Amino acid sequence: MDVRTICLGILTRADATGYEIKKRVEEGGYRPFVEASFGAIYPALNKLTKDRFVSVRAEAQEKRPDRKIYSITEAGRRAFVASLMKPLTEDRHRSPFAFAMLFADLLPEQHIAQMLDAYIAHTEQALAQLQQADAKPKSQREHFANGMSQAAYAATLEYLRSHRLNGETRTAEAAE
Amino acid sequence: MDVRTICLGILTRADATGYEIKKRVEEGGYRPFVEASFGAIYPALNKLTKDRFVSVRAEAQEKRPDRKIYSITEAGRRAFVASLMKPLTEDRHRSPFAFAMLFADLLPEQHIAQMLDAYIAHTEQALAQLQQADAKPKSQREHFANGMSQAAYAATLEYLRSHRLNGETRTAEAAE
DNA sequence: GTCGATCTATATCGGGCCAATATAGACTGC
DNA sequence: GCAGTCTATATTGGCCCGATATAGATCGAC
Repeated sequence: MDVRTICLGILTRADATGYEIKKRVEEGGYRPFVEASFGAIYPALNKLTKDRFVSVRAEAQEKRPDRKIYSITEAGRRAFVASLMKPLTEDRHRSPFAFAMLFADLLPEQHIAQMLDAYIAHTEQALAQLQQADAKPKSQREHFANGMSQAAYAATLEYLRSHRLNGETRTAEAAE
Repeated sequence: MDVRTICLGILTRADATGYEIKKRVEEGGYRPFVEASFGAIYPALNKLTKDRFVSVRAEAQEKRPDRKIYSITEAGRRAFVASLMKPLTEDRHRSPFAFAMLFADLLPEQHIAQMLDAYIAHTEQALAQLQQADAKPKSQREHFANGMSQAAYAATLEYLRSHRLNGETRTAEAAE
């Protein structure tokens, strides 16, 4: 799922500037499955323009750089659908936290507890955001995708809460 | 969590060649939190050698290129622990599947059903592999990390099975 | 028994992407 | 009135993936 495809997908819903695309990736129903940085979006839009998959119109602004508003073309729509029809690449999950947990024996116990608390807090926050986003009326598709993420986050949280790998719990479990 | 750090972590457990590091990332208790390609591992090991964080000894082999066996140095151990003590970067989840689901309206219904089936099958397989890996005796840390992944996968599966976004279910849900 | 496939093992390259940085005016809160 | 954040574009360095190349070993199938 390269950034060009992500841009095309977002533009199938509405025209947007590069900046708006970035915002939609972060806030829309796309979180947390996709990400894209400015350093990827702007070159992607240039390439898409060259390939005639999007068109640009510049909106002049006083004392500011022009807003470049991108629209998807018919060729772009076809290319987008074609790329979704190709076998999808696998999901990727990367967790520096889980990796660090594997080396808990090399770290101070107190620091482990801190990392765990921070991770739990962060996951709670992400889940709350998803629930909040889901409260607004949405398309069935967005609800489906959002629910899938919520399910995974909720299960992770429950697991962490009941299996806290800190001093007290370790002692308690050993005593069972 | 860059590839240099991943290499250092694996080398804290045992000496290894670049090839063996790759295998351990794929098969060990590291799946599915981390990944690294050869194109990242070999340059990472060169840089680590230059920085004196690992040392190499070449094992000559007849009619084959030398096996280059890497060992972590004391400086390497210190650098590794230091990098785990720094605030960790956030987890990243990327799902081309979930992204594609958001554009279900642009795709043939039959193709959606296929993608869903493939995704479910794939997730089942990943979960089975984790369960199998967990059956062997492991350290408590590895068990903890493995369990966290299992929880997330299992919840995702359950969600997908009960919310299948295909024709029949959609009709059935609409009738409720 | 021999032929294709898979495994061990190294390495490079193009292209894609992230994080940081630069620029610059407008708006918001204190 | 000024600090911080927001809109908006863009570039750069460096990291990383996927594909590709090389090459002998081993192993199962037929």
